[in-house]
Amino acid sequence: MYLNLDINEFVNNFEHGCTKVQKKIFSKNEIITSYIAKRNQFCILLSGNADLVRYDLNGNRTIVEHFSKYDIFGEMFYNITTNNELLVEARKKSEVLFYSYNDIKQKCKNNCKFHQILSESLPELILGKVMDLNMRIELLTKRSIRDKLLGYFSLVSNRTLSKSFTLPFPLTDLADYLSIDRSAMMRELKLLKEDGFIEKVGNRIILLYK
Amino acid sequence: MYLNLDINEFVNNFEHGCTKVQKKIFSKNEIITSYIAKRNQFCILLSGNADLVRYDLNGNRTIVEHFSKYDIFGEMFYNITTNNELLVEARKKSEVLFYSYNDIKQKCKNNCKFHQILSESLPELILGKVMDLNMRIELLTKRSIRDKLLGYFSLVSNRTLSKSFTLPFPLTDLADYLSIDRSAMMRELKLLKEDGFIEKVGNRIILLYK
DNA sequence: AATAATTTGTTGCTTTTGCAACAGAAAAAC
DNA sequence: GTTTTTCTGTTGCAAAAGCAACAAATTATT
Repeated sequence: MYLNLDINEFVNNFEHGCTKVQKKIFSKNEIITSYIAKRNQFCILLSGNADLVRYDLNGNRTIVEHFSKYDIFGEMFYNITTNNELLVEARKKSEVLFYSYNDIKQKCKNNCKFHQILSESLPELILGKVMDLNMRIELLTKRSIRDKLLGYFSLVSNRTLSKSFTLPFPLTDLADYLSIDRSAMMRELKLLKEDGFIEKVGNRIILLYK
Repeated sequence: MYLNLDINEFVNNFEHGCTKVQKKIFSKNEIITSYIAKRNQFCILLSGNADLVRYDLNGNRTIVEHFSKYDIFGEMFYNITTNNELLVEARKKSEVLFYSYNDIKQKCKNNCKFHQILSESLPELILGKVMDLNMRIELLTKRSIRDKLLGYFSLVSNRTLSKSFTLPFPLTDLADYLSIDRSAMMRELKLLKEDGFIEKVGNRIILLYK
C-alpha cells in the first residue's frame, strides 16, 4: 500500500473529477490490462487482487508481481521489449483507476485535483515500488527452494506482524511467484514441517523459529 | 544511466556547492558504503564501477546490482531488515557523491543548486531505477541457467546495440549476478557454443541467433 | 445438492544444478 | 620481468529441482 494521501476523499470525489481518469471494474480472471509500449499507462488498484503475469515459451507462468489494495502498476514502470507479453489478471472482483503517466508528469490540462494530488505524491509512490521490487529481488536471488520459502514466510510474517498467517494466494500461485516447480515446492514444505521449521494446515502457516 | 540533467555542469560546479554533499574517491575493492537503516543515504556514481553485494550464511555471494557511470544507489531504496548486510564495493577506482534523501525531499536549507536540480529530476531518476529492477526480476525469474544467460546476453546486446560485446564484468561475477553456480554456468556456456547459439572468446560474446 | 473445476498433496523417475577440486591462462602486484 | 593472485575452464560425483501423472480434498458453478 503506497498511497499515503487521503484515498477515501480521493475516491469519493472521483465522480466530479477529471475525465481523463477512468475507473473500471473487473470480475475474476478478467484481463485488466496488457502492457503495450509507449502508452505509459499508470494504474491504481482500489479493491480486489490482481497479478502481473508472464508466460514463457515452455508454458511456465511467472507471477511477476501480486497486487492488493492501493498497489500501483502499469507500463510506465517497464521498458517494454516485445519479447514477452505482460498481463495483469484480476484474481477476484477488482476496481482499477487508469491514468496516463503523461497527464501526471506534464500536469493534466484540466488542472484537476486528482492529477495534482497524484503528481505531488508520485515520487513517494514510486519509491515504495522500488522498495517492493528490491524485496522481490532478495527473494529471487535465494539459492534454494527452502530459502525462498523461508524468505517469503518471514516477509509475510513481518507484514502481518504475526508468526501465524494465511497465505495471500493459493500454493499453485506461490510457486509461480517464487519461480519454482509446484511439486518440488510441496515436497520442500513437507520437509520444512518434518524439520520443525513450520506448521502448516492447508494454506495457513505457523512459523516455529524465532 | 539515469541522469538526464547536465551532469558536467553539475559536477564542475561542485566545489562551490552545498556543504551537505560529499564527494569521495574509492580505490579498487574498497567498501563504498554499507546499508544502514534510517540514514537514508542516496549516492551517485560519477566514475568507475561498483557492485551492491550480499553474502548469505552458506557463503554465497550475490551481486544484487551492478553500477556504472551515473547510476544511483543507497539506503533510500531499501526497507532494511537487519537479516543480511548489503555492501557496495568498488570494482575499480570510483568517484561517488553522497547525499541525504531528507535534504532532497524537504528542500535543503542551504537552498543550493545541487539539491534543487536533484529534487526536480528525482521522480525520473527513481523511475529509471524501477525499470532496471524490473529487467533484473525478469532475468531472475527465468527457470534455467541457459535462459538466464540468453536473457542477460540479449539485454547487453540491446544496450550496446551490437550482437558482439565484451561482458561488463568477469564470469565469476556474472554467476553471482545471475544467482547461479559458476561451474554450472561455465558448463552451460560450453553447451551454448556447441549448440550454435553463441561464439565466445574469453569474455567476448557473439550472439549467433537473430 | 449435485456436478464440475480447481487446488492440494504425493511419488518415481529424469534432468539440471551445485559442489569440490584442480590445471592452465591472464592479470595484477611487486 | 618475475611472482603472486585472480579468473577461466573442466570434470566426476552428489544433491536438488523439475516433470508427469494421479488421487484426494476443497471450492465454484449450475
